[in-house]
Amino acid sequence: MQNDVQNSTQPLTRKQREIREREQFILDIGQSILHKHGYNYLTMDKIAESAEYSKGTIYNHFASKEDLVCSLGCCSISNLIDVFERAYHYKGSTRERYSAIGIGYSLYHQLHPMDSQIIQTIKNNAVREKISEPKLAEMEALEFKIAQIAQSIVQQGLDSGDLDKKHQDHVSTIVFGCWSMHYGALLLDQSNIPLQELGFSPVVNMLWQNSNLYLDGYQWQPLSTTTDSKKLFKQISSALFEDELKMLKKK
Amino acid sequence: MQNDVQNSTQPLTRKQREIREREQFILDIGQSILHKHGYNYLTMDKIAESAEYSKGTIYNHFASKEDLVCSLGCCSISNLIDVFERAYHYKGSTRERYSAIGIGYSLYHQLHPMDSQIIQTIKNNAVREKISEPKLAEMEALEFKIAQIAQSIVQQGLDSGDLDKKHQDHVSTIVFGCWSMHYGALLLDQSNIPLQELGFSPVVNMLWQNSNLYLDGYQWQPLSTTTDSKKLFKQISSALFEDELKMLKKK
DNA sequence: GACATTTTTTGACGTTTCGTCATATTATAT
DNA sequence: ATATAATATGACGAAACGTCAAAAAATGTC
Repeated sequence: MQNDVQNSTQPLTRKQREIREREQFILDIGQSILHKHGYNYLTMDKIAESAEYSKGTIYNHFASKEDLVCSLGCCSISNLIDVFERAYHYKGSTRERYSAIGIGYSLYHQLHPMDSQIIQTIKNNAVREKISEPKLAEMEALEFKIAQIAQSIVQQGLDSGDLDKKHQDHVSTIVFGCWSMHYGALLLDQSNIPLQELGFSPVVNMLWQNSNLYLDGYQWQPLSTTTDSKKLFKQISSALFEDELKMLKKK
Repeated sequence: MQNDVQNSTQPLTRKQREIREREQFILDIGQSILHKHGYNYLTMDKIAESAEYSKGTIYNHFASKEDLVCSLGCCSISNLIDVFERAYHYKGSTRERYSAIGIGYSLYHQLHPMDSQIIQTIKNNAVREKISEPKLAEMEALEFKIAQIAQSIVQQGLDSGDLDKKHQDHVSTIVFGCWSMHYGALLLDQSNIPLQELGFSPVVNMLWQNSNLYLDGYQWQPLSTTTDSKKLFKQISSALFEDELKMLKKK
């Protein structure tokens, strides 16, 4: 696996920088094939051809096709961490900041549906089995980090009194609730199930309403029933995710 | 595709019955391979060998490997419909009956994790693309049916006054909320993510608590805060899913 | 700068699996 | 008993993965 430098803190040699750059280059090509032609068209041969390297070289960077796709998934999670961190630093109540995470997640999903598909793919056990141990560890580290951000906002909700102390043992349950709700909703959205025909209205709206009522269930102040939640959605998204909104409108 | 009889209402000829039986036989073999050796080991050749038919014959029944797996998914959804119908007929408040659906879903997932993986797999776009039109339609019909059961309980909640009339336009949103929360939670559970290490406690408990608080958010009476919800969980699951519980304990 | 050694790249090759189709076999109709 | 239609078969071609011996490039030594 070429030269593994992930955990070293020494400065990178020229060689190592080159390897990293090429790795990114290959990943970019993978992503571009994915965007242009979809997952089924992505093969190691096509990547090699498009990158103008031999297949063996690609395999020097990624132990398997699944590892490569997992690396793409890691990029997506890193992007999401960026989104979460923006939400974390939003100037507002703890509940608003927590909601901001959800909004960011929804927007990211709408903007990069292929990323969601990648994440869905690597979460599938049959695929996961083929991912190498270190690559999985890399992804888990990122997932840990992203979960931490959410948990710390909940904790601050408790500390500030916005969220009643009786829920102090439920921090991870609250995070898990929102995570699973969002994850499930966006997967359902993404999977071409004709939700409209089943009688469902647009997904992001439903998700926003549902997650609000869910947090109301925990009595996290201020309740959505005492706020103009439509206005809040617009406020948060334009304050934090202006670029993303612009790009969405372009579509 | 052999003789397609799905929609005809005429009685089946002997021939057609034989074909149906063999189709089920093949599916059983597929399922058994899946259980014994996992998804990656499942190939059309293995199925053919194990069923003692030639590959061509298997392909006379299923247009592709994905179609076969989708058929297995349809079986799972049918089983779930059975579970949902039991919940529907539970003697209890509308809210309890709706909760019973969630409990049944959780139990089914714990009892048949491979089924959940199948469903996850066929929801993945890359796989879905390869499923034939009629097979997809078959699955969508089942999904419609299962969504109907949930929606009708919510509707009855509205009619009975357990659920406030102000939510009468949100029937599908409520169903979608629970669906996505459960779907997401169980996928996360199933996908080997080390949730414990991330700081999460066992999934089904969290899910039960979260879905209760979510429905509390909608003020669906009686609220979980006014009930012993732990007791209710036991009550419902032993009343409706005794067999399943027994099998779970055996594991 | 010439030569030796190590590292990296290459692409032909083996393997697996999917899905097809001409041929063989079986069932049905006359 | 024979002709015709339906079905089953498995050898085959194609696509993709991943490997590895040999070639090429980079690095080190004198």
